Amino acid sequence: MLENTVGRGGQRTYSVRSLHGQVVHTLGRRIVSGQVAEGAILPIETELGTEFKVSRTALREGIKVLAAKGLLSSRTRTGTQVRPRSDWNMLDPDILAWRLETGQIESFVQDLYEFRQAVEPMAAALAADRATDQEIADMHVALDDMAAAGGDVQASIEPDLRFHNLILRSSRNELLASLGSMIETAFAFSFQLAVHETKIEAVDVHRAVCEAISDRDPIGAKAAMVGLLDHSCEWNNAVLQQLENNKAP
Amino acid sequence: MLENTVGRGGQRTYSVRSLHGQVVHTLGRRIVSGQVAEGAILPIETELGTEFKVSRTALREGIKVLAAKGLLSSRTRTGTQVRPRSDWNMLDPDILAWRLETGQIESFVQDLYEFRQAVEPMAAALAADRATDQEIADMHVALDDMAAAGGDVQASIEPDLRFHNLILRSSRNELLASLGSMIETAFAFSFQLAVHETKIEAVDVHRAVCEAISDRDPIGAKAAMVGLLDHSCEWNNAVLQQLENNKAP
DNA sequence: TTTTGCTGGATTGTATGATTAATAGAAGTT
DNA sequence: AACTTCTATTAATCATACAATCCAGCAAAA
Repeated sequence: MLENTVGRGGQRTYSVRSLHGQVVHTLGRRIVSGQVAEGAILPIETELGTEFKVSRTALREGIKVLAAKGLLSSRTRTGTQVRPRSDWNMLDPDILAWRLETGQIESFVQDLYEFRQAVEPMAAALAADRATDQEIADMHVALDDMAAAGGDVQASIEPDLRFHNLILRSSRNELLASLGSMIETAFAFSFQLAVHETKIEAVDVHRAVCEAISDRDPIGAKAAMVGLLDHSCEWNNAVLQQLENNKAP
Repeated sequence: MLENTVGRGGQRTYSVRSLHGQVVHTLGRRIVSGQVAEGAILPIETELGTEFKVSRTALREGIKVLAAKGLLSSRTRTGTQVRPRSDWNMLDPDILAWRLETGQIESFVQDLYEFRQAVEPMAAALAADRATDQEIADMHVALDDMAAAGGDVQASIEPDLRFHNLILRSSRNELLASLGSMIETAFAFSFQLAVHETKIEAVDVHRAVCEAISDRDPIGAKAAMVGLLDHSCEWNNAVLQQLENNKAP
């Protein structure tokens, strides 16, 4: 297993090489996984510092990062407290990744698909209006790369991700474009499944979206994207089910 | 003007009272506003520290917070650099607020409405399936409070925001629920407009959504929410236009 | 000329200890 | 019961020192 599987180079906002980065990573995972409960008060800084074997300086920098993501809040005399889950910025790329690494996969993946089902069809519709010719050409390239990957699911993931990111960016909406990291997390999940089956029809579903955007047809692009996500979700669930069955007996 | 207008108590992830919090605020605004360009290298820490009149420790904590939001990245020898805009986490509550405070309002508000148009109808549909009776009751209360506010637009904003937040949370999707802070920013914008006109039909549009959810009708709830947002967007644009006209002559 | 290797210096990263400021909670007062 | 005062605890801040990194520029080698 590689050192850095999740996200496969997906941009973290911290470096695991630095000490305070390690604090962010391990403490963040503990909180997101529920190992440290909401509302819990962390040990005082000196104590936590010795546990992590870092100075107070490095520890505090890590705590400030987690506070920036809504996970913690510090107050004099009271100490540092885990904020209620409803305050967490669930759309933060790091938190998404930690949830995937530690959380209950099923409910998280469901949340993820519902969200994508809300957001990507809109992005596709906007892209049909606003994508540049270059971007549309890039989409076709991504599609060709997917097709070229053929049966190799692992190889097809990269161009697949590239395709979805292109659509988000082509929407010319910076809020939608920021969701690229979320899509990446979703694909990291698929990557973890490590399935090697072919899914020939997947390319066709993608091509439908691409054609609608090429035709500058927002309605069609939106509908095609809904279909794509439905298809992808069903396939994911089927794989999960199969893994479940293999585990059971 | 109040000290703390934007978001009206909207939860920041940092405290402006602390020194490092001030660093986050002013430096964050500088970056988001473009006053410090993408790719620019900040002055070295000691220098920045003297400018902000804080120690290196406090400065670094601020920098780490901004790095956590995707705005900065630090490397030894190279210095601290403003990351490309495409890496910013545009859905971060603080960045949203800073954009509203400093940015080109029109394009930002357009982005915001497009995003809400993608996300809130889905949330309404899910809420129609999943909201508890208590939550539906709370929606009715929020609606009544809106109606009670009558012509006073400023007074109607709070229950309005409460209504939208209720729907997001009732969707039982933590990713959608996290968008509450985004909606809050959108309402902070309306609040800034400081208009005192009545908008009687607004309550009716909201009631349509509420009724559909009460009837456990996802399709209807979705459609009603689309209508609500269209209406709200049009009204906002009309107000903006009017302000523009008042400014011109 | 190109490549490789080395070294100095600039910048962030980390550590430590001391000091300050805020405040929760206890104790006392009205 | 409400209000004030005190005190101990904790985060917040500062100043300083040292370590690790890594770029640039130069030098040696091919």
